[in-house]
Amino acid sequence: MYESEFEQSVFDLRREKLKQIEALGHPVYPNSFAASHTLTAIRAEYDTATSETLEKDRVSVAVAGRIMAIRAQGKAGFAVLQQNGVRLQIYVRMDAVGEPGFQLYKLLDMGDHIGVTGYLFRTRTGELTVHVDTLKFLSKAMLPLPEKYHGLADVELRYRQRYVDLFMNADVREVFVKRAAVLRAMRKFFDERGFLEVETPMMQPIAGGAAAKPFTTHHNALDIDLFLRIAPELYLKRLVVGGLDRVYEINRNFRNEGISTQHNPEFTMLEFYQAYANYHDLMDLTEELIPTIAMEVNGTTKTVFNDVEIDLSKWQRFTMREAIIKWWPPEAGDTASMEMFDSREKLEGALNAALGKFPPTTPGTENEISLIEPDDPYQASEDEIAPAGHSSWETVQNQRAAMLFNYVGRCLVDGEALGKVIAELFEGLAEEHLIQPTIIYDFPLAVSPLSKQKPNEPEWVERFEFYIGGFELGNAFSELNDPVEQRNRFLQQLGERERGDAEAHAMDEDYVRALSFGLPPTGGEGIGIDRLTMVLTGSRSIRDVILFPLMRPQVKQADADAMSE
RNA sequence: GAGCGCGUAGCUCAGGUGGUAGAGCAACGCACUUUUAAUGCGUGGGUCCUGGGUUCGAGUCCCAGCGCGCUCACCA
Repeated sequence: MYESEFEQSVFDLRREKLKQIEALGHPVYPNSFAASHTLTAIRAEYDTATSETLEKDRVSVAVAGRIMAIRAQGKAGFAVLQQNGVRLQIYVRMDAVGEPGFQLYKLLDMGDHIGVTGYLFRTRTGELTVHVDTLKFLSKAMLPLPEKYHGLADVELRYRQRYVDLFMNADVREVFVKRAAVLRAMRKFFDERGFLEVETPMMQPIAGGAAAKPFTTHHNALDIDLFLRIAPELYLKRLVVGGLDRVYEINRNFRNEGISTQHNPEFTMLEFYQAYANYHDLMDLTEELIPTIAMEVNGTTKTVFNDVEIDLSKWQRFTMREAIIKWWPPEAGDTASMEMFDSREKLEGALNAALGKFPPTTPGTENEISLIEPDDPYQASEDEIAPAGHSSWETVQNQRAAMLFNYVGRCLVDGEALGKVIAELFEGLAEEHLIQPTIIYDFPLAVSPLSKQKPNEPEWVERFEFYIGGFELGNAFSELNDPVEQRNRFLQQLGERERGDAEAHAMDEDYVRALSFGLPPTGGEGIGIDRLTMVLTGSRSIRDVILFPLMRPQVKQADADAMSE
């Protein structure tokens, strides 16, 4: 538990102080304090009270809090109490609290919890302060607090010891207060519209509803492997079959994948389903939901993320195909067209034409697909792609676009489904530009095994995602409710799985059976709560909006040595 | 999983080209009855992330490992 001999000695010293406090007649771990006010209430009521009014109508208070600053001055002294993130100064003088009371004050440390009674006044410098009559000891901080001015700054320590982070850093506390406000606003929004909040299994025999690798666990009594859910989707739609026409669930999903500033292995998602609605209805609903939450949480629809002001009440919509053409690199000229999405041959032609517009990587040759190994379009360093002094490529953007074209082109040539390649192209070209709220709709069938096809374009589905701040926050579609088609989609996914796609969807016979009893036309949507909270609080990392983000456990040196032997 | 960066006292941080490890806060002692990053005087506190190597000598240079951050990949 101790980080050092220093901490051990502080701990021992404070045990000694506890004995002295006990000797003064104070229980060292009492179980209550009868407060008259919270610090929040005092701030709200008396922040504007003048010195004169406080003197004329003396306000008696009993308040408690953690000592965040303490300044002794001979036979008097100050301390600052903090409670629920709110601070209030107290003033303790020997002639007011008596000698035993002052002895207790002198045994107090930063971080201790105390309760005091007294009356409010303003100091010479105008600070609202409790003039203390009596002190009650409540609990001791046995370990030293971080530096009082800079707080706890080390990111790793902040995540690992969030309990310290929270009482030291007011802005951290604020983020989690807002996160709670997001959840409250969400529930209010859906409750008001007749949605029923439900809870579906987090331990599932088949991990479905999304493309992701699950965590595996085991139930001993049943002797079966189970998966932590990657999405609640298939269970929620079973509920709509069951006649719960409007349902939503807010809870954790678990995906056994990489960790980044936008990904935590467990994350919170809202999913909701509305019978008799389609994806157009959900677009409208989304454009209402997000600004409503912003207003409830921040009192404004504007937020600043990555130094950019975002207005959550102003939305734009593009089809995926429009977005690809809109953000087609200018250097590639007019090589893109709506027709290129119609067939593999046309897309390959467009990619080759676009690559031809870029200066060649090797002098004297024409650019074409597969100049670069397709394993990973972004792995190659800038130097490898454009050696210094050996390239006329103007920007990194051009290089990246060329790499992307090479990569997706190669995928196409290697037989990857056209729809998958188009989705890849979209992510590579457009996603980073989607800073202001944007709905991207009409997705390829190949990447959407649970969505309903567009009536006139069977290769495209009624699906949209919405983006804010350059990343995806939500995903929605008109739900596929034809059991025969759903079964075929699952079979196709099984084929993908056999070809090595570990994230392809598994067959879920019971879900198909549920659809066979009749799912009404239904729209469903999932929204990442963590990411929405990031946008609303201006947090750049998802770990700043998760109280206890997953960290690799620290191994003590002795244990590490023992393990390596 | 890859690249880059960081790791020095409980905390926040200094430590050009290798030469006995520093400050502020916190801690301990003393003084101080309206301070607020209180102040003044004094004291203690370090496996410089770990393990190797180079060197007469390593916090500093080299190699390997661990942890964290950022970017990218996977993905939401």
